[in-house]
Amino acid sequence: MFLNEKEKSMNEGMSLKELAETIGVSRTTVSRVIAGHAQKYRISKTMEQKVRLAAERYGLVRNEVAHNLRMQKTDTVALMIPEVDNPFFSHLAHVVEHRLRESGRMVLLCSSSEDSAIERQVLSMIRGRQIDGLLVAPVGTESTHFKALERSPVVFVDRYLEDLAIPYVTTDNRRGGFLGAQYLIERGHREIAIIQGLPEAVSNQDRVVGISQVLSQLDKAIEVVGHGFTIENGHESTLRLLDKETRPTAIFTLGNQVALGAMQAIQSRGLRIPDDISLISFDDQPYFALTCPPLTAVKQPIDLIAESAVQMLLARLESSPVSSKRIHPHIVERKSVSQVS
Amino acid sequence: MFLNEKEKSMNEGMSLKELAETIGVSRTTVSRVIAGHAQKYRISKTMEQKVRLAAERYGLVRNEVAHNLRMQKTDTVALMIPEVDNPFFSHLAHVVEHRLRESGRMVLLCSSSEDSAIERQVLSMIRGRQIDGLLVAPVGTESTHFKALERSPVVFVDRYLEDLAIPYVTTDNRRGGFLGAQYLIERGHREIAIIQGLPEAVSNQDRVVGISQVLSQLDKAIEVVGHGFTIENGHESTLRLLDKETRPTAIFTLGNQVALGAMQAIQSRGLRIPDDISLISFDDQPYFALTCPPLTAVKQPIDLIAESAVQMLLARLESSPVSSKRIHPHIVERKSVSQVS
DNA sequence: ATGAAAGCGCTAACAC
DNA sequence: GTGTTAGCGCTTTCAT
Repeated sequence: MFLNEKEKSMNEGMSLKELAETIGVSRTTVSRVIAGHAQKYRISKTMEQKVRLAAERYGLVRNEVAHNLRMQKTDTVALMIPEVDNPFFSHLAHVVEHRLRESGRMVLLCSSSEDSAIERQVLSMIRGRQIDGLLVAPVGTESTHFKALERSPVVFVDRYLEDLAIPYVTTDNRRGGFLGAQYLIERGHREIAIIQGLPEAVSNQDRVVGISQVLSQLDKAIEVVGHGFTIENGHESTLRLLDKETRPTAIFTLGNQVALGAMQAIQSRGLRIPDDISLISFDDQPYFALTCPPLTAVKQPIDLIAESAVQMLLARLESSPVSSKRIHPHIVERKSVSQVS
Repeated sequence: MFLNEKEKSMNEGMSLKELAETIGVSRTTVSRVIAGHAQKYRISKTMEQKVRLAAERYGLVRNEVAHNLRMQKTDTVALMIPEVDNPFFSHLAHVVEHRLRESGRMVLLCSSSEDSAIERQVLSMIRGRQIDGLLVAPVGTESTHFKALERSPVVFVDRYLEDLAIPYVTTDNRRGGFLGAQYLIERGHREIAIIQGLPEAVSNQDRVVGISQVLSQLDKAIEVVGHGFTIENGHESTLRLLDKETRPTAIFTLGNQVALGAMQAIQSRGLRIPDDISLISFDDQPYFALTCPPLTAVKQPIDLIAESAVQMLLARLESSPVSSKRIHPHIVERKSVSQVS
């Protein structure tokens, strides 16, 4: 597009090659001036001006594809996340896009839809595109299709695969799980149900592990139900929990969307939070402050995670060494958990 | 990355060129087989099998950049939206990414940050990248920098510039504004304040126009305040409204984030919705059902908008004619608006 | 049925 | 200081 119209005639964009021909100078010279290598190649001030003026006047637009082919790089980074429309990931994408644009790069948005097969498919789609780097929240725990990327500029974000030599930045999910469970225990809850996100996601697994560390002290078996970081899962799993003969006194949802579904379900049964049942969720979101009641949550510092991930990727692009990071979450206390006597 | 490592030795990806050399066949033949042109060029079954097997065995990965340069297309579409982390746009991005991937294309994610200067800058970044098409929600009403794209595969989504021959798909914002205002009027409200999003966004302007059509029947001057589709704007504008000597009986926010800020502000003043003040918002979101109280809103059919936009873009990519669409919004009634006697 | 060669638009090593 | 030329990896016309 843009340059390929037959009617490109007038005002719009001229390639470097065309510009060179138009002003009767070699492509080389134009290329050098445009690339800012005028000094380096001792282009005369006169020539430099001439080229710059013409570039301005004719609206020079370098063909980046040709540039990329020649340079063996694309100034493009792929961001692969499970679902763009989960506030956690959309915020992540937001920060990533901003930071990468600041560094002159663009972002190829890829969604795996929490599906390992799609993840592999997308991975193969981007391989040939010569992207400079990859930020990815891997779907599952299967590492084979990432194995080949160990020496490439790849950074795992939010989720990771520990058996690979690929750096990652993530919430300290175990700690988050621990904090949440502890919070409930301290308030007297003993019948606690966990509605997890995707069982195969490492982030989810770590949260469960953290929770177990606390709850295993009780003699109760820990009840973990659900499947998926979705509203639907939150809704259905909650209904199922509420229909049991002995209802839990508290539910711990492991994702922001799950919490939403859980609230819907609880309300639909005419129960009140926290009087009838308490609710705490992993992954705080702004609107948690406005729900009925405001939701207590384990907050992940998304900005920090995103910024770190980008920094790490930029470092890897310069072959600087980086080390993985686990960022501490903390509890944002609101009004959805009651004291049990 | 991927192919450029010095240690590419073993398992990973071979270019078409390398594969050809490896099995002692011309690049031409490999290219033909891979592109699925074996029939067309009467490649023998034997040869075709040989190439396919080798491709499988050595993990052929075509260099898409070279391919793109040669083919003058990139199977890439840019999506330019104001902010990725506004649920409206993240959902839009979600749908767009899915549909375009189904069509074998990838999405370059661009954010304008509601800033016309950034929009122009990003536009120039993508020009040279030879993208096949562009989906964009333009920031303002200034059309000059889009003028040159009139003959290109561009589709405006959510927002548009009517003076350009570029098709668009958007909510019928006037109607949405009309419906919302009417809803308030019918419930007896006369002191209505509008907290708008970005004044320069067409979507916002249309909403205000629709509202005016209703409110101008009253002899009141319409009060429109605020600036920006943000939580902050909602918060601050609301505080300002609440501090006036005569408080409005209802607030109509023109964006989902604005509504969030408004609720925060109202709660922080110890007022209750809808007893002390009513609230209705443009752009319904799932969590509106769970706030305290559940929020009545003008719902935009985002899926439909996104799908239509993609369809239109795909049509334009095949030079099929398309015509702009305004999709009807409707009110989702919940509990945030009271009856005034 | 297959391959040689040209060319997409760019950069850079190597002339001059 | 500037230009010539080769080549990035691919597709395709033209030759055989």
